[in-house]
Amino acid sequence: MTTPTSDWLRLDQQICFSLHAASRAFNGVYRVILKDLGLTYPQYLVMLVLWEQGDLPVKKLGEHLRLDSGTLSPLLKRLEAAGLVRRERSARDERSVEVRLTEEGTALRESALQVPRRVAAATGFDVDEIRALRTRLDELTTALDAAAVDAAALEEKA
Amino acid sequence: MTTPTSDWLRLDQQICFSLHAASRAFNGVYRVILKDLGLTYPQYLVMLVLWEQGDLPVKKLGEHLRLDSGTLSPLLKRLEAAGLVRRERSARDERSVEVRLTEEGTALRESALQVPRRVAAATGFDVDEIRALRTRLDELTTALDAAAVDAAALEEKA
DNA sequence: GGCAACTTAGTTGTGCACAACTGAATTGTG
DNA sequence: CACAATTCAGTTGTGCACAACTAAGTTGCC
Repeated sequence: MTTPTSDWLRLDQQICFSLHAASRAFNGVYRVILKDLGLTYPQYLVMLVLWEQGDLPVKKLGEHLRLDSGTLSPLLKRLEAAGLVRRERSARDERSVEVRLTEEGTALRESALQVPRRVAAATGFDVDEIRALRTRLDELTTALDAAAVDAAALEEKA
Repeated sequence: MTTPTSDWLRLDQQICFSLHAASRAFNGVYRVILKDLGLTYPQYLVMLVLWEQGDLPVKKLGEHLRLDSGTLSPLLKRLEAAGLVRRERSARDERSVEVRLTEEGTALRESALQVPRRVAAATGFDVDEIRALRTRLDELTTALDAAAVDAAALEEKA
């Protein structure tokens, strides 16, 4: 009763497509909910980290979000232009740029407090279902990252 | 024992972040696996649909993938430049453009047959786990799409 | 002290996602 | 037939993701 090889390419059997579609659907919901805050979804993620961790160098921010400077630099510029953060060269290490919340950026947290509830409502899932799914996805990400690194290491040798 | 409101903004509690990270991790794995085929991941999805459904107008392609012409037009141009598809104005309806596989595009399917197995291996999940997760994600997407549409309808009235 | 190796942000270029728009073709209705 | 509404593909502009690279600063080792 194994699946024929020819069916392996069926779109509706590809986990990646479900994930891709779900990710984009989330993006759509956030786009609507975050419009009031004047944030895009990745910008919101950056603000979440800053609200939780306080001021951080770009490097640390990138580690929390798994994003590199190529993505963060322009994004942070836009947040700075919006008056939500300042970027200041660290005095101790001139290579490093410290991202600091402005008063306005700190204040925005109050408006953001309602966002998770509204998003959770949009999913129609209850708290336990969300937690279970989250755990599953995190396992998946760990496995995929490890596999990508292995593959990259294989390339290297070739 | 309810979660304090202040914790709702914790990054590690946000389902969206797990999903976003998982989606990007998948993208990384596909980038490596698909490099041999000369395809990006979204291009691969388009080819999957064409292999499964045969020639299709851009509109139908977009319905299968939930993508609009703004995304598909340039992507299809690149596939055409790579010699994998042709685009031809429909004779019956001159508004419509038929996307047809070339010989080369059809032939590429053989090389693609091994892709799902390699990806599945990278996840470390077995077939049942993948199926369960996929089902869950599809439910999520349906709920999120419905919520986004509702929100858009609310905007409309304001 | 001097210099190679490394670290950190930033830039450039490619590709995807999507909103808003354009222009051409078709359809529906009077 | 005429013409308004709709459909379809494509373009433009904005933003994100990421690879590859650059430039500046720091660290380690002699």
